[in-house]
Amino acid sequence: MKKRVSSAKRSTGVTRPGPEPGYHHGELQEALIAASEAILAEQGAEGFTLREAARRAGVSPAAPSHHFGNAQGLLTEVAIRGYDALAGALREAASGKPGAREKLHAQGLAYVDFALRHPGRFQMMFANKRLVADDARLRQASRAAGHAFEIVVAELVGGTPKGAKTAAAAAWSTVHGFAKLALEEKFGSVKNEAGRREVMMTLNQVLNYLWPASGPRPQA
Amino acid sequence: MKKRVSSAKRSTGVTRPGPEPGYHHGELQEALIAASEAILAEQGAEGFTLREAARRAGVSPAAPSHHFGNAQGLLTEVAIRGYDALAGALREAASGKPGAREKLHAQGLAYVDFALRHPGRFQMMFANKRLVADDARLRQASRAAGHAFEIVVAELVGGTPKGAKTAAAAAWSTVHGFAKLALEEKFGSVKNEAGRREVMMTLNQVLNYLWPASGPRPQA
DNA sequence: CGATCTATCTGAACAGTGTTAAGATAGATA
DNA sequence: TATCTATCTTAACACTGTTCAGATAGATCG
Repeated sequence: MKKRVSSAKRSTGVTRPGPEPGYHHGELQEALIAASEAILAEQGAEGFTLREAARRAGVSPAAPSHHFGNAQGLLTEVAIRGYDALAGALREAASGKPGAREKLHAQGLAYVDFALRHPGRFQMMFANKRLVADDARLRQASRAAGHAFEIVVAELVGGTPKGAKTAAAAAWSTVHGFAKLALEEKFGSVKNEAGRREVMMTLNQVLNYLWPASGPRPQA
Repeated sequence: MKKRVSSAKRSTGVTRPGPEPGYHHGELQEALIAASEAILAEQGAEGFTLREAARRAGVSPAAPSHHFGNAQGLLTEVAIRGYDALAGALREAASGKPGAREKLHAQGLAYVDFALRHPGRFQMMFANKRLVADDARLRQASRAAGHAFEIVVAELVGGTPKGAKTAAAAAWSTVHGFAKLALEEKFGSVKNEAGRREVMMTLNQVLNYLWPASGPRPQA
């Protein structure tokens, strides 16, 4: 009696045109993660809903629970991948630069560039209340991203590990705060490419001010 | 036929024990704002709901719309007051300190202290998507808070206005990023007073690193 | 003083949300 | 071939924000 046409609408998902076989989806986890990232890219962090993700993956609203427990579980997986991507971008930015200061500058630019290009994902990565905050893999992924700054900064300050911790906290705080404020349009519009370019130039000045080419910064 | 006992339950609100007269509430705006701030203080930004605010004010869920349009309107008013409080805290922190560097340090500490003591309100102030982002009063209140840094920093860098803008952006970014990361527990727990104190000491080191007592910072 | 006017609030409804429980389905296993 | 088990659906629940017609009460005016 039940129509059971639901398998038909499964072909209208956002899932990439891969296998996507029979009834048992087979790749539902990946499909849900991909759908979630698509929503975050299109609508931002506030636009995400679990039902919409399920809709795009072509399954019922209850399906995700079996794989991720709840919405937090799914978003945690998305956040982990986000941290991995961010850490990769930071490593890549630093590699190839000659000195420690150049590495730090490149990392700072890469950090904010990541945030401005993937605002929804970035906001979600730092929305602890929407994630399983004590998830071990999430914590490690986050730590790895933060650690990218420590590595570069340790080279900059030739001091104790404690000094490196402080300097890394300073660097992370500055670029993170700049990214957050920029996303809230405190430095002008970042909706178009021109606005983003201007904001990135402001960031460049900030970095030059806080970590000048050499010696002291112009100061009273 | 309608019972009309609803006026009875109005006495069970969170509203301060002031007049709170007859049927027409008379101070519903203030009651809703106070209720919203209470929710933010107890449950954080994610815990706020318009219905709960109405519940605490002792009115129906539809009542707020008449005064604030929608939830964004109410939250915008809350955010404006938050910015005013923040700007006041920043001004007060700077006043009384002798030099520009001391003023900046005090402001930075006050900024993060505000964020850690009122996390829900702070998060909401910077959640543009939940506010009427282009509200004139909100924008001005936000600008005023950011301007507090410019005033102090202009005294620090004896240069052009453009240099002051850059230095203010740097200071704001650093303390804002530190506050955000601290609230997401990236520097350890901030749930109890001891954790917050430790985090504030880390902030102090960061400020000392970025704006050292005099001259250059220890650097390769 | 009494009638009308107007701002304020209620009641009820709507579409949408996350989550849960019970049952159907299909691939894997014995 | 029969059973087992992971996976997914259906249906329901308690919420949410918002809208609209109507009730209410304080203010205004004849």
